[in-house]
Amino acid sequence: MISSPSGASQYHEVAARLRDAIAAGEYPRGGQLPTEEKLAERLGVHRVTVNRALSILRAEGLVYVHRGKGTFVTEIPPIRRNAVLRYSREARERSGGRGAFATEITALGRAPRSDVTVSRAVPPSRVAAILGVSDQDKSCVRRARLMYADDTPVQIADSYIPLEIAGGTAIEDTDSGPGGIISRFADLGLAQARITEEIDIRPPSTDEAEFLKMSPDQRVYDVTHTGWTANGRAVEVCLHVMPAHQWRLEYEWPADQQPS
Amino acid sequence: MISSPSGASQYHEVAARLRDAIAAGEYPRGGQLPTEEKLAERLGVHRVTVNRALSILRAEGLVYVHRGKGTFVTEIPPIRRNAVLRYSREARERSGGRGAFATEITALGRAPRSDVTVSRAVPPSRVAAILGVSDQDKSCVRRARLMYADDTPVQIADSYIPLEIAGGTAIEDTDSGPGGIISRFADLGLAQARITEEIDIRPPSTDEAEFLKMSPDQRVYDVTHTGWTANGRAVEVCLHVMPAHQWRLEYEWPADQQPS
DNA sequence: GAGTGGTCTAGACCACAGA
DNA sequence: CTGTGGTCTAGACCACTCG
Repeated sequence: MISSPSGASQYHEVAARLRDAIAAGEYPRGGQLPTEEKLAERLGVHRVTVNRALSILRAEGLVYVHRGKGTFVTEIPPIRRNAVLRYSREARERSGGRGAFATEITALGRAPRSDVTVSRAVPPSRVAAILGVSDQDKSCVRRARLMYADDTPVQIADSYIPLEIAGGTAIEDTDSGPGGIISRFADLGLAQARITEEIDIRPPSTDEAEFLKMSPDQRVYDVTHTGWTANGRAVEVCLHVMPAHQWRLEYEWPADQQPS
Repeated sequence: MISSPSGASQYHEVAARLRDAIAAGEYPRGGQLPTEEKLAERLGVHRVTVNRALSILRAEGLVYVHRGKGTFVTEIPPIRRNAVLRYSREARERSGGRGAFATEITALGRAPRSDVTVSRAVPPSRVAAILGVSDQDKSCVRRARLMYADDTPVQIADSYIPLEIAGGTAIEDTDSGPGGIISRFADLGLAQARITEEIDIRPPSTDEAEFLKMSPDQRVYDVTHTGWTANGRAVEVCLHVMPAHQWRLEYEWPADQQPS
């Protein structure tokens, strides 16, 4: 590592080199990288420098480490989440009630799985504010979903619905029935007419990192999804948390849509 | 730093502590943190460990460093980009032709500025594929914008329009005229009927990092925006690059929109 | 036990800011 | 010139995997 052409630090240089080598196919997808010791020797730097470079590529989701075994190139292409199709009636019918998530995962040739836990819960204050309910009491039905692709955890999705709406209805059943809970809102005369989503990027919380098997240096998409009735009442807030390197988000809409 | 309750490494522990202290207002927005030496002494760790912890908070955009001066808490709230409103006719009229970006920045009490460079250029191959043009020739008009809020660089936006459409039209003028270039497409009988956006997260390229004043450990939103006519022709692709910690993305759409 | 990666301390040197 | 943060090397120790 004699030259440092771009002026960047050595560990960024090493990271860039390895990134390029992976992109060039020099280390195949799923394949193992040389040990840090070997890389250090080959590049003429200390092992700690290589380790720091690899920690960058790890944070980008380009490689992962099996501790005690070695460092490997990530092989999985990103999951595409089309937010609009997810919630369209046509897609619900086309998918035969399997749900948007199952469609997304199946599209990649992987097997979807999803665990649902329904409870009555205290909503996060941000959610309570949107729904106009108390954030002190168990004022919501919470549908907590943990989602997998081929047994790899890929998403956490927590839906909150005011107890006043969902209490005692089919929304409290684990199996949300044909067409998903969207259809249950329609059954209750509270059809969702408009959807909003807010997207943030942040590091995972400790719990999230554990479930999603992420390092604290990686990032998650934090999507706040809200369903509104035609007269502007928020009836459902869903918080989606997804590893940023695992997903690609897609949106589409008519160009001259009027804000409502 | 005797206790390591969560099992995480010391530098992650230190990062978490400082993150909490900042959230608690112990270090006010815009204020300076103690020196690394002081923090190291106070926490009973080596300065290098504190430095590594701070590099995490830097990557998150929570603090920034003036080299030689010290480390400071970031004071700026995220810029909200509502993708749908941006391109609605109503918003164009309401903003009096100032454009969506100016509206977003003004909403935060900051002063927008934008430099436009128009040229004929070779599009990136991904863009060429969407537009159905050659990626060998200068087959596109490129409108490259560099955008600032109070002289802070906040976005790079490169629009590509097939030369066949834009060549010799008002789209090649630096001043895109009333209603922006969206209105120029309508003038040409190629009104955009549908918009799609794809969102990715990645580290900045060297050039992007330099212009946006980012560290290589930070992340950008990479938004591929495409405008389609009613009969499904892609007439414009715009690549937006924004520091992820500086922006929040918002979308909204009617719940039962038919995919087109 | 040998091999892997993850981390910490220690000491050093550098670049930059400001008096 | 001093004080700030950024990085590198060096050596050490730990946790985990696998034979």
